Amino acid sequence: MARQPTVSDVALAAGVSRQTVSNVLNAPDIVRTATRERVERAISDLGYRPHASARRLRTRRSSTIGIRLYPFAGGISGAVLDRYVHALTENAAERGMRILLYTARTPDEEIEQFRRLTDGADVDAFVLTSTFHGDARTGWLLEHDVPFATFGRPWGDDDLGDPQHLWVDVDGAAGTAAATKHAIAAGRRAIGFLGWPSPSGTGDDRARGWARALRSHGRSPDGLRWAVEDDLTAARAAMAGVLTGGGPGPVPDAVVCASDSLAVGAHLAAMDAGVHDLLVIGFDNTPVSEALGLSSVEQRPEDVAVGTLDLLMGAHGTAVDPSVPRTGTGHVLVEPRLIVRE
Amino acid sequence: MARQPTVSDVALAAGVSRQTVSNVLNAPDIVRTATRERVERAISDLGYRPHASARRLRTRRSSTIGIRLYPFAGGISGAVLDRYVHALTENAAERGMRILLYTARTPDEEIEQFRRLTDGADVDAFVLTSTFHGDARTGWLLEHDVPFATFGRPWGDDDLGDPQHLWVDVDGAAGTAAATKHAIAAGRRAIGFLGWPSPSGTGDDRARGWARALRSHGRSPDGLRWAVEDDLTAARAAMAGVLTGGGPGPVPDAVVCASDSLAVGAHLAAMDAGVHDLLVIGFDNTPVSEALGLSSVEQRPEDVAVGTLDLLMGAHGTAVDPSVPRTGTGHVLVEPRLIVRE
DNA sequence: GTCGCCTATTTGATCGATCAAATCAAGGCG
DNA sequence: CGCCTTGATTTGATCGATCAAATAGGCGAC
Repeated sequence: MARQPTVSDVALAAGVSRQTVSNVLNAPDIVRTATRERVERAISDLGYRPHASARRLRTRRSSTIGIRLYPFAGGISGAVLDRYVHALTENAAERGMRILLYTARTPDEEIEQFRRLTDGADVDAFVLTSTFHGDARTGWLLEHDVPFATFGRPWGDDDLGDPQHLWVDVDGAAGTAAATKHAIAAGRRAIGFLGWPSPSGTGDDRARGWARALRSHGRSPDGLRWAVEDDLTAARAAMAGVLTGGGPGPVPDAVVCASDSLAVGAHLAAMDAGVHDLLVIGFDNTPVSEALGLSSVEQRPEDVAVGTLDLLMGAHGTAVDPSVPRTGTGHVLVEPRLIVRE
Repeated sequence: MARQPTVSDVALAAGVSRQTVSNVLNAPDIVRTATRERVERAISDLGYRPHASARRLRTRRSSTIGIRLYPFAGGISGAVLDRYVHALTENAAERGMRILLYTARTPDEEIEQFRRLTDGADVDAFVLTSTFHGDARTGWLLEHDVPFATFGRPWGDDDLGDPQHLWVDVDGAAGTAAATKHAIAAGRRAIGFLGWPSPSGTGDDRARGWARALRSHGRSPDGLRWAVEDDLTAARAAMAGVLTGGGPGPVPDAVVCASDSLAVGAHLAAMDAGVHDLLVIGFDNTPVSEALGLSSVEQRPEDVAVGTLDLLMGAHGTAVDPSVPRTGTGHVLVEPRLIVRE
């Protein structure tokens, strides 16, 4: 038989109707055991596999999640997203879902992609990975009843509690707090924080964790916080000044950083200055920090991926069904983990 | 109207039949201009978009290409593949194709995925990214008439000329030759090569480029070639011995490497040994070499992606159609580019 | 005038599955 | 015995598009 077998072929072989075959696949519990076993044998004998497009046409569901692939930034931090996408693909497959990629250069272009993919019933839901304040994309998706979840909190506080907006995020403050405590335990006396300029939702959160950890040990964070754009060279230059005592504040013997880019910059600045015992802790645990033997806070992209799917499909769901009322808080906060090196 | 408009709605609005609407979309040249314009107006008035699954069911084509996402290796070299996947997604979108991800832990698991995705008419073709000698996957795909292309030459020579097997690859020898010539031009006298143990298709190819460049300048490669597994620590250890003069050969003042992992290892070994003028050139131009300011051979993943689609769909094709006879040689060899830093 | 030919358009069938409603069989109970 | 309920299975319609074949209309040739 050249043609792939269909439900009808299976039905014929098993001596039942099409619908019963369909039931064996989609609602096995309503089929009598004897019948079900007969159908299952026919399925495996014929090597039958459901035709995904036909099913999608009828059910108006695609079992597919769309995710945007960002242009290669040329930098370091893409690695977290790549791990996330991989974990998402793997876990989605276990639940019978697939991941479809798309690209866009601007938010408007992305909304245009939303249109294309939802109108064609190509995807059931979207995962957004970099949301920002006043993001038009989440508005569009809510308005058109398209399920979605974001990796990253909606930092506009109005949306934070909105149970309609599902989000997963990493508890950045907990991560930097753990890093800071590690530095304290290692006997460091002046523990600084190298972060990004305020306001930055993620960046300020990470700074808070560091400050809180210091205070809870009776220390003051004053004068030990520096901010530069997320760029290796900028970080290197800024830390060069700090380490040679050129700045107003004290000279640190440890630096907790908001990203691995900054950490590598700090590390190189220390090398430049001949300082060999500066404890540098990065964030994201990218290959670069691994290569240089720097400790780093690991975001656990795998756990974030599982959390994302739990939100979209329910903890044990196997489909994205917007009509099922949501249970739980509508968000997941993943505890990061400090990877200690050297 | 809550429901998305269909061809029938458009047909009604434009006063034509369903099929004419379909023709406007798929074969505009056979529709009279006046009619076409009327239909096009109705399409945009109603905001009609074709239902992808319905079309796929009927045409038995999905306009989708499957690509495997590899488990996060924890290393450095994943970056090239990530850039490649991104470029593939972007270029595929321009041709009306989509990229679907899947994962697998073993070749057998991957073949199982081939089955699932082709039987369900989920994908039209596959792109394989890491082929090896005697790969069962290509055999399965050929046997089942599933179109595919590989990023990477089939190193088993029997397949190299087989026009059935489409492949794109980067001319690694040209890349290492360019790196070697750069070192010669920079006045280096003892230019070594740090690569992987033989036999390795890709690795031996890269070594050849280095040796050839040296010989064409009247120099001998003897005693300047070292081989370790693709691992930073192993490279660092190996080069430590070489740089301190502990080895049998001469001490190099430049090292061309088969990968950025090796290059970073060599660079760190030089730092350890207090050697500050060792010229290290990597391969893959990953964020790590960028961060450390090392020169590196860039694989041009974007060009590789374009080449892949050209092979699968024809230079200007917009669909994967196995019935169209193949033109050209069936493979593309991309010339890499040396990125010079510092 | 009408026959054939070409082009533009329409009609009916079909792709492979699921939905909704109908049918059938087996008990339970007054 | 007859009626109702429950559970298992079947039947006919449908999702939205394209394919293949049929039809209508215009034009030139005989």
